[in-house]
Amino acid sequence: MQIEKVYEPQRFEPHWAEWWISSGLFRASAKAGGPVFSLVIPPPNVTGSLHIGHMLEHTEIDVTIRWHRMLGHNTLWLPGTDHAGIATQMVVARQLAEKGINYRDLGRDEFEKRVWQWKAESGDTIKRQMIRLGASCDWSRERFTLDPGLSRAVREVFVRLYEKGLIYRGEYMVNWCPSCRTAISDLEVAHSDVQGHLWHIQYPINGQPGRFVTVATTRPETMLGDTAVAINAKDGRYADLHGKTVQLPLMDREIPIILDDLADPEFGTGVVKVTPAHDPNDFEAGRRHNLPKIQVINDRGIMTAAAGPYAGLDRFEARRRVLADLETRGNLVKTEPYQLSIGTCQRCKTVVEPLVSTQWFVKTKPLAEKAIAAVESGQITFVPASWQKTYFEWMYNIRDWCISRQLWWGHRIPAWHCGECRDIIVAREAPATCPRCGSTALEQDTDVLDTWFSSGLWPFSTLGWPDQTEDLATYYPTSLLITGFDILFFWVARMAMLGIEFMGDVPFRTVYIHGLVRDAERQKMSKTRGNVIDPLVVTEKYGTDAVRMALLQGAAPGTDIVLTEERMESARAFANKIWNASRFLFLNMERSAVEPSVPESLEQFLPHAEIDTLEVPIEDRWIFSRLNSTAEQVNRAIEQFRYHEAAQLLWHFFWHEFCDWYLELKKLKFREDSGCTPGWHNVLAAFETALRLLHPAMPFLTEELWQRLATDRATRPVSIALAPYPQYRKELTDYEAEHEIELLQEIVTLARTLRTEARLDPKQQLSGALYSRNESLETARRHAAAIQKLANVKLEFRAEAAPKSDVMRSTARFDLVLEVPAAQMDAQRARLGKEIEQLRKNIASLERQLSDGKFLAKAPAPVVEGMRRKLDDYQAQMRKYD
RNA sequence: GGGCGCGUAGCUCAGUUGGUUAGAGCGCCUGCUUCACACGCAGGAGGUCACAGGUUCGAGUCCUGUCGCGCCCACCA
Repeated sequence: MQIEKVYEPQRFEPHWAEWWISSGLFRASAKAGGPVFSLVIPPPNVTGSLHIGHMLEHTEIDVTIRWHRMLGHNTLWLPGTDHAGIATQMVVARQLAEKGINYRDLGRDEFEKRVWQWKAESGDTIKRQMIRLGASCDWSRERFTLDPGLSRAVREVFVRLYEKGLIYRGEYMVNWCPSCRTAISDLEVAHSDVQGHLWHIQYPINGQPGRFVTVATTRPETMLGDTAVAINAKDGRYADLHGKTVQLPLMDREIPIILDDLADPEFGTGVVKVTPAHDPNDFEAGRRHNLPKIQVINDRGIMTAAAGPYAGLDRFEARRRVLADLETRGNLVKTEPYQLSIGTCQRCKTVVEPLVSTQWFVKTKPLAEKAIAAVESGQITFVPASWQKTYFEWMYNIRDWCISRQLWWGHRIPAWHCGECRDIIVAREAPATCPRCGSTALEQDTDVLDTWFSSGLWPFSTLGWPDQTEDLATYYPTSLLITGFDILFFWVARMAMLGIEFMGDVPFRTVYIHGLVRDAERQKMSKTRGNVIDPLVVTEKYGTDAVRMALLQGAAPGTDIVLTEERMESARAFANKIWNASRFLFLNMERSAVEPSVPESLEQFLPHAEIDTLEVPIEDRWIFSRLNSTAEQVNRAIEQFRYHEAAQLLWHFFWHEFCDWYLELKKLKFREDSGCTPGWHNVLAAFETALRLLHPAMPFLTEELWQRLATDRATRPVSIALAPYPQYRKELTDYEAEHEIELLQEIVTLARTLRTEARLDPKQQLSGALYSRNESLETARRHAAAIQKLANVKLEFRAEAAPKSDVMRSTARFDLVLEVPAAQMDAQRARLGKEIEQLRKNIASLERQLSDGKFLAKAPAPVVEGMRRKLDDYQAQMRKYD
């Protein structure tokens, strides 16, 4: 069997587009703001989990459901067919935008044509992927190529919420993106602080020539739409102005002075301009006072005809002109620098314009109350628990959710407008006639739903709801949701609200929040920053397993994942280490004409006795005991979502126990001249078990090696993924063996240290003696050959006190003396001095504590006991050096 | 304006209920082309755990404050 010296992931690992699917354990997704990695590892013991990804270019596939069912995880991976369809159109729109074309300007037919064209030309990535993987997606259907099942669920939910009065439609102020030309929800507005100005403008008071009120504003262009000026009724300074009017500069319009709490006497001049059509606060004030709304900025951010001479100007250009004109007229009395927060569209970064328009809203309070209760009562728990607070904070302060979008993709709102009587019909299917006037002139609302509306239904809509399907009964509620905190509100909270509302039960029991992946500078990865680590590139370079391992190592709960190429490099080294360990085994098996094969039973084995000695070799007992302990700890770590700990444990076991010691010890027996039977059974059993333990962390490498081991496939699972995950077994714990090997390790390490310190040639064999007056002597004697090989030291074993010597090193159990040339003695002496110094410090510290009455009275017995033992050890060592 | 989190070795980070001498990877130093692996082996240096108080027999860990950094939420002109 030929195995290359260096592990080449490309040869064994499927391409990126598939590996997160086939492994089912990791995904890297491209999101609107730039690629964001998510780490997803369904623990082997999980009874069900839920994971959905929103992606533009790539989509989660329902074949993974099958895969996970096969694994027996009951893990549920939901298909993103809806979003695949939507994504296709978004991709095209984005490509158009890059060429400076707004998709709307093409007209609907032309846009649709382009979408189809792109699908054909681009090789139809999404569709191809989905078809290959057996996903169901009807591409000929509807304008938006949506999954029909999902659309049905969306309509059902919409209608039911509407009938309950939880969906309403009305004219309100919404966040409007002039570039996307749609309303967006509060959550989709990103706020950022910018350095702006506060402009003070004088409005002349009618009937009192020469008198003015001064208003302050950060957005002077909106003054063109002012329909009032507000003062606070309690503000004594302006008592004489009640009932008066002012003349709006530039527009020469008479507008009233109103009394409203909108004006804060403490702020600025205490007078505030009121623009009901362009500011949320002013909008409310306008309602209170029945003020007209004059829209001076349109849906594209261009000044309307109502803006008089400024009509047709871009809103920012209009601001400059307005200011210049005010300046000329002497109305601009003061300009001061001012820090303000502006809202931008999360998707396109355009400054959001508050506009009045008619939109659909979800009344969220009643839904949120139940979702809060579910977390308070512990039906849903967060890991780490601290996220609960963030969740509550948002839920308690939740505001109604604007769900309509004036986009061309998404689920269309199931509402029809009657052309005759203007009635609105909300229905599951398109009505033939208007129920009120009987007209057939019905037209469906052109708005589509916020994508998060349908996303919020996924835990049950993808399982066939509203039908009572078997899937629904089996998988709802799921046990675990794994996601990033960046979509806690967008998605997690909404799934909770809608799931409880429509299913009467929570959609998931546990929400595991992992960190976002950051680059070496702790920056969130984003395309604009240019710091994106492209999964395609790095998996090509280091291998999927290495990238995955690197992520695992950084996946401490509650912290972000810092992903660096250095870490991936070292993970690649680890993969190679395992590869080479197996290579070593295979080469030796070949030499001794052993067929590679895993032991007959994967779980019910114990280390076997060798035929010639009828004994189980001590190193076999030891490695099984260590493996067992590692399995126990890894299982516990995974259970508690402490993946970084699991990675650390696996790494240490494989590299520093299995390779550094176990294989080195076995090597002695593999040598042709050793005269030993290598005892392949135990070696292979240990290696095979260790591979299974490592499999969730490095699926491809372990699968590849496992397949090479499992030659008798008839009696094996077809994949290592289907083999049982190693569990703790009491009978494998062997303290005796662990103590014995520890002693061996201690002697070897000490001898190596002495050698290096004396600056001796590693190839030169040293001689020396081991002194001990306890059972360690016999134990060590049994390993004389191993010690000689591993430390290149030939020892004598003496049951007597060691002679005083500068080249002696002592432990509590034994003393080691090596024969060192006189020339190297100085280094040894200096070294010994340092060690004695450290020992003295430790003894002093322990003695101080152990003589402290308060400590002895209050500290728990095991702690005191441990310190006493340690002190005894130190003192015993010290006596030898004195 | 509210809320959350972080500051531990040169770098990136662990450190589960407070308990002996604070760990890992990378980097660094020394020596090794040892027949699985130089993506390797052996050994080593390096930390007053941001700062100041407090609680405690005992604090990286708990409390208070200060400084520095980050994130989320928020309709104040």
